[in-house]
Amino acid sequence: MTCIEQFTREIRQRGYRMTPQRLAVLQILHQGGHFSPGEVYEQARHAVPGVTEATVYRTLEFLEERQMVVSARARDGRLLYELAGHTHHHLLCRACGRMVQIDHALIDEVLRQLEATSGFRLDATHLTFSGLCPECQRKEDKP
Amino acid sequence: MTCIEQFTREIRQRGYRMTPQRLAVLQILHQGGHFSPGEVYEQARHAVPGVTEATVYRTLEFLEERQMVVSARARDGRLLYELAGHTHHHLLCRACGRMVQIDHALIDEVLRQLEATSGFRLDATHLTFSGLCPECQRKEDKP
DNA sequence: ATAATTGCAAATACTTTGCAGTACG
DNA sequence: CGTACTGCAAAGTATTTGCAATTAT
Repeated sequence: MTCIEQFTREIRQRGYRMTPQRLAVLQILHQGGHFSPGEVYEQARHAVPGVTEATVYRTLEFLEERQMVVSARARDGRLLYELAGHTHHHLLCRACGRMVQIDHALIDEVLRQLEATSGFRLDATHLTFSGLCPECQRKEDKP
Repeated sequence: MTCIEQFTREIRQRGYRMTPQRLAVLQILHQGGHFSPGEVYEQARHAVPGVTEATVYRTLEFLEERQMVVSARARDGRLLYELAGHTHHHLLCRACGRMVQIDHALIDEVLRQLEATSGFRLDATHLTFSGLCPECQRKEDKP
């Protein structure tokens, strides 16, 4: 059973409906990566002519409430969505925008320590640290 | 010399002007804590009648470009500003909004490791991890 | 059939911009 | 006095909402 079929089954089991709009949004997110509502809309309008921004916003919200997608706020204010269930962390270069994945063993160890000392239960399935990548450091140091 | 006098001097030395509007914004941020542009505006309008949102936005941007304030994007999308030069990290409870400071020795160690393995130079003067505080965990576990 | 879901259109909130007048140094 | 800066008003962008029509089950 494909990933999308599983989502369909899960949505129906919970008493909701699988619509072309929801399917399209799930397929878009299933490509992998992060998408803002605007980006999802841009793609969705090709798959489902006539779909509106309002529907995309409502669909993403719906899917997030049911834990099928997660969102994170980007530095520029955009809310980025991706399929849930996949813990990973990034480094983001603030100059060129390059993103690299980082080993999450390193992070997870610290998160566990933080949880132990604070009593908090942390979300942190998707952290982003911003900085300057090696290349942009060179450009900035010798302008 | 007070902190505010130092800012005044620095601004003038760089060829800019210290205006009542800039002074008010600096004094507001000097209270400590984080403020969104809207919050800064609400306070500034009492200190400087007639000040506009546009001026507040421009002032915060101006001060950030000159490294006198730093901003961070909150989970809800608001851009929060504070005076620069003060490294610290928070845990934020996503249910009740409580914020607690955390020991940054723990974080800084990981940041150094990340920088070493990635070659990035990280900003990270102000990280926020979100999660559930102990109290809200109890409420959520037994509803 | 019927309740969930969507499209439409308007409202809201936030942020940015051009320009003419003001005031800091 | 000259230019940096501000106020005003308007535009731009992102997101949300009410409601009637549609559609998945």
